[in-house]
Amino acid sequence: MLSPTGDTPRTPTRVLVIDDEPQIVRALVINLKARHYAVDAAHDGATALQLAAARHPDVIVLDLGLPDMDGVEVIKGLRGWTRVPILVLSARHSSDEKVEALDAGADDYVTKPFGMDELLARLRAAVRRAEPVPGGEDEVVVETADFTVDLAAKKVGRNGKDVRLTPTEWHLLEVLVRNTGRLVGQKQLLQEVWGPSYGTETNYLRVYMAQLRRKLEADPAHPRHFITEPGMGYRFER
Amino acid sequence: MLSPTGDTPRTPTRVLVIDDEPQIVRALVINLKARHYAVDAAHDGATALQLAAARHPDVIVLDLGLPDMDGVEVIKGLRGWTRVPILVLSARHSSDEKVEALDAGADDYVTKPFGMDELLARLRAAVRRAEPVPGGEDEVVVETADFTVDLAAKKVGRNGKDVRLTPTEWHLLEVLVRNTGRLVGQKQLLQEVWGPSYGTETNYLRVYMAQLRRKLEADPAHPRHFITEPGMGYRFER
DNA sequence: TCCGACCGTCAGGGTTCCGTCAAGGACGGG
DNA sequence: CCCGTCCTTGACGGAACCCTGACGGTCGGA
Repeated sequence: MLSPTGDTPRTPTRVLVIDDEPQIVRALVINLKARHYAVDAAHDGATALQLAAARHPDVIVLDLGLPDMDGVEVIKGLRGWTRVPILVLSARHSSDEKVEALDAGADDYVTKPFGMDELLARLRAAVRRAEPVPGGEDEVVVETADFTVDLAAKKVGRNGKDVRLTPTEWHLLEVLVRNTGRLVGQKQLLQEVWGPSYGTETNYLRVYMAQLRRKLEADPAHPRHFITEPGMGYRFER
Repeated sequence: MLSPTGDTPRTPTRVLVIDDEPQIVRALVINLKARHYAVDAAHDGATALQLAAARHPDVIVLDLGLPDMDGVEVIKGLRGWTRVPILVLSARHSSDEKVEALDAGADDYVTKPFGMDELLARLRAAVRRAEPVPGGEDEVVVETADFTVDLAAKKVGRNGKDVRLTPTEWHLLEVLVRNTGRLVGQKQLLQEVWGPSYGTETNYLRVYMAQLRRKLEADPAHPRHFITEPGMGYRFER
């Protein structure tokens, strides 16, 4: 079928594991890394939200029983700004708990103790769903007169050579390119790239927009593709 | 893969239930209809595939134990042409079965006997995931003989070229266009653009209406689209 | 005809916003 | 432990934008 585990992935799928029980985390991390996932782990809700914003995982495994905050609150906190798949783990078998978590925005609910094979299969299903349509309407490669952006491979080319971008530069570029032609407000840009707690630090945008332009624009002083709309935000045009 | 045929925004979610046990089907149909889903039912795999193609459901509930064909084959048959969410029902608790079904393309796996509340919650989750992004490609474009306004992209075009608007100009235009054909009072205009504490500063309106007309009207001295209603307010006509 | 109310136009000044540069700190690899 | 990369932060000049006041024009009523 479609890349279950074994094949060589372009970029490894990033998983964020949130659980306060060390042995569960260890088991998950070992199994995930063996299958070439990139794994981050957090043992409380606050760290989890922070890590999610910082690392932008492709899927999240969340234990509802956290020491610092209610698991449902973590779900809501994430859903406020991202649609990343969330797979909930819980010792509670109660139907109400499941309904609450799912309606808060979770994608799946697995009760402990769980079979590792099943969990991994559900994880694959969640990731697969979130993938862009392979041959479909979504354009994966965007070309301009000056450079090329491959959203799937996370690569940028210019004059036949690869351009090296830092993680933050790439995130910023990705958000802009995914909204080609549309104006993206500075607040939205900040929240999507730096996390939901940002919104006024427009100097970040100024610095990183300058770096993108320096690396990609033919004439960085007179940008043709990364256009500033004063007081509102930025717009990518190809 | 939503709304394959042209339909109106508020259509009920269409569910296709595939199960050979009449009592299960009945229970599902009753519960779903009570929640305003539109339900189709099939008792075997062949009928199911046919119905899925004919009715384009928004979500499918599939029992793996069918009389005529293996449930996994049904999943593969569906996945050959659609990404519609598939929620699998099964009496088998075996981990292998789950993994096989999920890797074949199922979105979720519920073992019988199941709680109706949980099933409905998982169904909601599956449907929600498939929804297009909320702020997405609405393509709200208003055209006049002289210019074009794209509300979603915050873009204004004239003679094929983009017109640059300042934040205040854009905001004013937005309010007027959202009330196309209707008179918008000066007080309302001031409050929506400048904030609730404004209401008498009509000179602001005069200045910014003039700028909009200069940028968008073919003959700013004799406006055709931004019409003044003396003593009352302004009106946008396309 | 005079007058007042209302609107359109223009230009200057204060303020906000943006691009640029550089320095300092956090982090990870050698 | 050092070094390179990346992110953050502050400062500053210049550009863009918003507010403001003044003037002239039109229209209707006294």
